[in-house]
Amino acid sequence: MSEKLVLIDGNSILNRAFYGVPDLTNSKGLHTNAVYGFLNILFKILEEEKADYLMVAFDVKAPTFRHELFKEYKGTRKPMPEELREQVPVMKEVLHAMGIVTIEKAGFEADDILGTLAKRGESSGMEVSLVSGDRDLLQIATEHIKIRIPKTKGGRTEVEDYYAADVLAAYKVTPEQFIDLKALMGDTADNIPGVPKVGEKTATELMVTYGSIENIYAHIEEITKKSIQASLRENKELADLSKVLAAIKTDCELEVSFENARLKNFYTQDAYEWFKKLEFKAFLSRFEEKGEDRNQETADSFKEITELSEAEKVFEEAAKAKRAAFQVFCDEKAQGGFIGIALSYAEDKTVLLKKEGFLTEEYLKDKLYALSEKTELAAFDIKKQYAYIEREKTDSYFDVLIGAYLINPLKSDYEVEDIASEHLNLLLKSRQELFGKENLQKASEKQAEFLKYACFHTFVIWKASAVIEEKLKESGMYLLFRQIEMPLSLVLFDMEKEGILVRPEELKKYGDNLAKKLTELEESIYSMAGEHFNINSPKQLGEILFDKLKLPGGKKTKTGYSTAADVLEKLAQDHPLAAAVLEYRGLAKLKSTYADGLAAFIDDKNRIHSNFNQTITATGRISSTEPNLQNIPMRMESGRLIRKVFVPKDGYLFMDADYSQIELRVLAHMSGDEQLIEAYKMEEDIHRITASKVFHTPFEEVTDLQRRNAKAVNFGIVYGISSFGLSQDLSITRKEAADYIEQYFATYPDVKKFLERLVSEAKEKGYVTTMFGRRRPVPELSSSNFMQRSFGERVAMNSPIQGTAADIIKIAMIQVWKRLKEEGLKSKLILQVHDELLVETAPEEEEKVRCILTQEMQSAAELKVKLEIDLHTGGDWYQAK
DNA sequence: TCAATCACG
DNA sequence: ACGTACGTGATTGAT
Repeated sequence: MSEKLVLIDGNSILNRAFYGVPDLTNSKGLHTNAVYGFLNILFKILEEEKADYLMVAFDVKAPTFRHELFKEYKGTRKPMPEELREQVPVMKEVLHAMGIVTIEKAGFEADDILGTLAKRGESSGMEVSLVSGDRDLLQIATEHIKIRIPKTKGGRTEVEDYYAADVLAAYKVTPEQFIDLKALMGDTADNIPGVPKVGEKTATELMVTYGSIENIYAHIEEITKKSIQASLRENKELADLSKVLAAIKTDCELEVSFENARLKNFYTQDAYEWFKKLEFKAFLSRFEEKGEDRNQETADSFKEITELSEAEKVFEEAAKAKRAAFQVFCDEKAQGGFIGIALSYAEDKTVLLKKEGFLTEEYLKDKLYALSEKTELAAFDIKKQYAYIEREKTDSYFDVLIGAYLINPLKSDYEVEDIASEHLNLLLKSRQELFGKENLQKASEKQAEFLKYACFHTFVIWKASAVIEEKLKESGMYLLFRQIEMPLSLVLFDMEKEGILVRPEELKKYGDNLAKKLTELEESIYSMAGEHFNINSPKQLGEILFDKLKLPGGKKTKTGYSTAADVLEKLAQDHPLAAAVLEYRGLAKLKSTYADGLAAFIDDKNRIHSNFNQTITATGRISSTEPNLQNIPMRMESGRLIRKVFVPKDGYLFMDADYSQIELRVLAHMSGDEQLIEAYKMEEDIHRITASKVFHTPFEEVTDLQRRNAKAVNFGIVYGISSFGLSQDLSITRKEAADYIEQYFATYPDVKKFLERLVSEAKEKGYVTTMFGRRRPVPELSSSNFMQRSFGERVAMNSPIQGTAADIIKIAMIQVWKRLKEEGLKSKLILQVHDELLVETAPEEEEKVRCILTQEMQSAAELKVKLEIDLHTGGDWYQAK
């Protein structure tokens, strides 16, 4: 039997749905009626047709070839009402969440895309159903292409179907002739001109008699009605043009593979989340049923183990499996919160072992540890599981969270449920849905539900590990995963466990001092303002500054006045209030985020244990939270003093090493620009060299201003240069900024070529890669929105550079950590700040650690330029920088 | 929960 | 003509 392709005219169906379904809004005030109606139609169609492939085409707001031919051409109808417009992007998101392919292409209307795909489908032997609200598409109908026109009436959806024969029956013309018919009549909606005085009746009559516009003109003398004959004669050119405009293109150049559009299970977690957000209750329950059905068979094999003998058997079997997945369930807050362990090691072998009777906590942990020595283990977020397993053999572990992150680093909050839907097409109920806000202990008491929950999670980890492994290999990221990310997870675990020592009394003093200054400042601000108000409220502050005091430079943000630092700095010259507020802000920030903020994280040993997250950033960097130790003040002396409270443990010292301009060096290497490489070989101040070259000034005569400008350009290049951004940064005109950039590119021509290559490759492939194969998708590049697209271009330029630098320091971390361990040193790597490593160093190991840091950081990657580091030691973090 | 602000690389 | 530099996280006030 031939396969079936279903094509949907997105805009037209959404439009129909909007006018056919009464106004609906969710509790947030978002209009949802069009999306709702669209989905109703979609589900109905999919129930009727056993579609193998499904695609939805949308119009792009851009001129098409029709506009070029005919400047009055209006294209897609009247302007959309706002209530509909806001639903278009939502619709696309929902479709994407369901894994349904959408297509849009500048220069073509959805009609042309649909026409092209329909013909392609037909010629590859498929049955095609084309769903649209627009009768123009009838011209595409054949024996194998069915045009389906849905109508929503009072909540019910009915569909009119047209094969070629049905078009003939209904309109007395063939689909091909339908084009001529439309051209003769004109089309007010699309502003396609018709021949004056020829209406539907006359046009049909003419077409039935003569068969085509060309033939009508060939027999024009035969036309009896004088006025019509005259009009036809006068408007021959118009008629020809109209025919071209009315004809749907069926040969657009589209890079579309039907295979990508193969209809999968669209009951995904993402779609489920969207339906929840949109409050489509009816669809939700339908999802739940489908999800349950699909998963029931798997769920039937889940088993809770309570007998010791059974447990022994399970661990034995698991040890023989090629890979076993495990998950330790532990109540997050309570200390004795250990609940149990789930294991999954085959399609029908997933078990839960709860702490109960003979299965004591110690027994289960021992067995798990023993298991980890024998077989490969898969886990979700392995950093949180290292406490339970053998840590010498990270090589044989597989973290599906890290894998999923590498495959899609744009998503920062991965859960097991997301992995299930994304990689296994499996819909899982989240913990929140199953147990609400109950803690895990309480949840575990609901035996059947908890068994299902725990086992599904673990089963997904087991099953997904193979899928993700394959995807990592396909995408060339397997080595990155194995050699960098997995080993790094243990390094981060260790850093978190180690923590960093602080001096609480000093922190307290620092905070109290800030509090005193803040109180003073507050008083002076109130007196200058003439009233009391909340200085921390940008809204209230804006009103005081711009409404009450009538200072210049109002309006900027969506919600009102901007009171950001750059605005206040300008005002500070005119009014002391602005200066005082700036100072207040600085101090308040230090107090709330650092003095008070950090104090809340100090443990009983006076150490702070930050979380180093490996699966957050889009570029491959690590992030630090609770607290963030990667943004401790540095640039301003007043804030920098905070670093004095971070100290090494008794008798130890801090050794801090940071890469010198790692990103610029990475740029030099990746671009292969001889000039830039040469500049680095000189081992002189790189910004000064750049200034000298760019401004054609002898090296010794470069002024501070020139150097500063050159430095800003260097930064700009790494960020994905734009004249506007640079002009903003340097407070110069856009023209001047553009000149600098041009000069820069003239100096380093291969840098320019490299950046252009990054953008064009990203456009072609949809992603960019680092030196070590890490990918970042850049979906913004195919956006029809200028701003989004420009952003995509900057991302394409920046990510390979930032990402490669991130890869390099990760390699260095692994090596440094390894050597400290293997050489039996007491010194510990405790912090990473993007291009900087901090080691709590034993005094007798100072020289060894210095050696290790220097060697490992410099040799982490073999670049065409040297990787230099700056290294400092000290009795606290302030001194060691 | 979001927007504005500001700390870091 | 469009309106921005790249990557993060915490705090605050307003909704």
